[in-house]
Amino acid sequence: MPTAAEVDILAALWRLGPATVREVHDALDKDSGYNTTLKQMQLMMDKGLLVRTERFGAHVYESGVPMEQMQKRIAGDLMRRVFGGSAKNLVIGALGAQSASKEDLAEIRKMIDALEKRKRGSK
Amino acid sequence: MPTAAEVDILAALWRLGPATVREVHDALDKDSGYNTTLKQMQLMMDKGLLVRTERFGAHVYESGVPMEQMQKRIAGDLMRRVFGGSAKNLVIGALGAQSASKEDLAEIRKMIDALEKRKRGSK
DNA sequence: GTTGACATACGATTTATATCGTTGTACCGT
DNA sequence: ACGGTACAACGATATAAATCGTATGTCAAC
Repeated sequence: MPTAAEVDILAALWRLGPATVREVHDALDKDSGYNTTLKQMQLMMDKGLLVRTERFGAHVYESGVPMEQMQKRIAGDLMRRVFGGSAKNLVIGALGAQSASKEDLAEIRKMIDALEKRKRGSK
Repeated sequence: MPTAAEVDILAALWRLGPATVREVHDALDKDSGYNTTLKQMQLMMDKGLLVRTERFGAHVYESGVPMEQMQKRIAGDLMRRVFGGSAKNLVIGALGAQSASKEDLAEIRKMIDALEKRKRGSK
């Protein structure tokens, strides 16, 4: 499981798309230095969390893991460990922490409809 | 923000209610020793994460922070850092990681209904 | 060709966490 | 009283993460 700092870098790359260390470092609003970000990204490459390509002599990184898959892994881990394995509790926590937009609520509802329909069909 | 090991201990105490170190340690299925759990819980007490009372000469610990509040904090932090601040994405991740029970889905839907109604009313 | 700006690479240090060994102490049964 | 068991407390170590300093390389401008 990636550390907090690693997740922050991954999230930045998901937002930015392929980016240089400098771009990632600027996107992060941490008070640590450029070298720290560089080193972290190099280590993450060794772990396979990032992939690197050359472009005009500069290094361009991007996430080595699909965003959806990683998000699912993180959410699942959290749900299991903190919320007693209950999706309901996690959703309560998420919606309680910050109220979602009307559009988000509608989308969540749509997803639940789909899941319920699938459940009924399979039963 | 508590570490992963600390969250595991908090979650155990939320499940068990007030409990001794031994009970917590047994509830956790880690391969580390009793002393490790003890030490962690002592440190957590110093941080205010746990509170301790005496009972028959033994120490009884319980969570020093309300479960709902901590869960909300953790979910909110995750939502902001990993899911671009979007509750929708977090819910997608949670429901995608492990399909919820029919009852959970119904409860989540009910919660969304309430939130939407509140939103419409305040608009 | 020397300087300056910017990037990578590497090593070392700092800091935090997790882990365990040892010791002290109370309780219980014999 | 004695030995055993269980727990608490403390110190030390081990492991991992984050941070930085310094060296090296490249390229362009002067």
